[in-house]
Amino acid sequence: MKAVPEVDRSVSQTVKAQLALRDQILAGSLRPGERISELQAVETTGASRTPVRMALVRLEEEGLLEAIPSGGFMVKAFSERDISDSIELRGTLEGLAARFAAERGVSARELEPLKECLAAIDELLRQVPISIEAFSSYVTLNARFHALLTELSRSPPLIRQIDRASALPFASPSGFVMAQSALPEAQQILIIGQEHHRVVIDAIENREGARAEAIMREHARLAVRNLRLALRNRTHLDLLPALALTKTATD
Amino acid sequence: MKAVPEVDRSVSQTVKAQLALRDQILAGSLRPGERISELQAVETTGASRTPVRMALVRLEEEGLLEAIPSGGFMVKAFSERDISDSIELRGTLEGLAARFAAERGVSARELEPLKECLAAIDELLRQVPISIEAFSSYVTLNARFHALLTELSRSPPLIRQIDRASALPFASPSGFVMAQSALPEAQQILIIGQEHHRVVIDAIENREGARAEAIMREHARLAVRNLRLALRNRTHLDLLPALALTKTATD
DNA sequence: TGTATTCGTTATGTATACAATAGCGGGGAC
DNA sequence: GTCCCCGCTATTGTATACATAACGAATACA
Repeated sequence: MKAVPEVDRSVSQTVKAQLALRDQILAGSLRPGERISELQAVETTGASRTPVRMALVRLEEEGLLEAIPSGGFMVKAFSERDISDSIELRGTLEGLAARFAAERGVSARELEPLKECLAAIDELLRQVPISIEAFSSYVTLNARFHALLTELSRSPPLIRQIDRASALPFASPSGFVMAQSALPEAQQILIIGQEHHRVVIDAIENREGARAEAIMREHARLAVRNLRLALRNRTHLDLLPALALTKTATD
Repeated sequence: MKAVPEVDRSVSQTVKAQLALRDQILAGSLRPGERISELQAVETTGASRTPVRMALVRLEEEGLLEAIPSGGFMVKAFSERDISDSIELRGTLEGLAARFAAERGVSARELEPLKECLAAIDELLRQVPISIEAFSSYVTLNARFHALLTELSRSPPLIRQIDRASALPFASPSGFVMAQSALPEAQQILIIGQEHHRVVIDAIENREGARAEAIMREHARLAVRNLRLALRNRTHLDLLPALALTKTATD
């Protein structure tokens, strides 16, 4: 780094490169199927080749990249079924987390942040129709709710696995909720989702593991229906460029 | 590589280092909690520092290593609950795979290899009591059965996730079956396991998704009971050195 | 004109040199 | 005698140079 001496030393070059590349993929400036040039990545991230390569390996393990047999990496492409499977997969994992939380018991104090999330989302949903900005807040709050719920399982292996499953952006139900936010059905879907959130908290409080698990899986099925709906109405799908999906990805 | 000119060029140094390090961890020559010295890894693997570091990153993402905040990696340590959670987690994932297989339908031809596995295991179980060598074959066959079953889901994201969940050696039910192979209950457990295998094939054939899923989860719960049993009777636990677990790992 | 072979360029895989930081030990002072 | 500070050493993080393999283009031959 002689051309750009002012390097941010507070975060490692590897992490910096990883975040930068992930942003590029998620923002869509790197298209699915496209080969990633290390040299180009070096230029755009500002890190040197070694940390860039480390970041590429991490992103491959994360599932965003795919190794090319002859060498190098390409942005992974996903079929519609890959995405719906990922959503259902995540829901199944979250169902297990909810069951663990219910069976192992959580204190009222631990449920407090969940309920705050719930209330904040309720507040947002009072708007009719919901503005785009509110939808954006919803996505953040919803992600927070799911992360908190996952934590309640107190199971590091499970939390780890859910984190991995959530790395794929479309695995998150709210992603597609946002993608179709202008659809009239959207708000109704969000309200149903809130109902699910309420039920899962109640089930965990009452230590009903099976019910807690069932509702999270139902929640995921709602997200899958949501996805199908969004894909039928191609509108607003371009809000999430990374989701540009290929029909023939893995079939 | 001037000191050791005869390098095996058929496989990349990175992969070679990754396999070598994983073997060392699984064989127990690197103990849980122990810091991994890059320099030492360079000596034992024969690769240079760059591929070794790549391998370390991969193994961290795989879950066998843990990053140390101040730098470097250490072998991850697991608590008893971590292990039982991992088994249940894997069972849940395999349950989903079985359900997908049942719902999406598989041809009789695709079920053939599964049935062959089943028959081969039946053959082994006819021995009373089972020899250690037969147990070893059982572990291989059982792993094959589970891998084939996973494939039937035809869901790349799910298969990928199950592979990740299986990377931790103890997440595999058969690992602990073997660990306690000398226990009188062991053979009975294997026989029950076979019954599960039979039921899941039947459920998939008849396209009963819910039943297929339920039996795989039941199968995992059997493995958890199996684990508990093995841990009570500390005998033969040293057959799997990598399983040396720490009570305070993640609590 | 089409195909095959060869050469050149480019990009990846590997090795090593350099830099920076964290941990540890010794020495000094209170 | 104990505690703190300074310096050294060892190990990690980063950068770059080198080797090798793959892709493409151009030319020659059929």
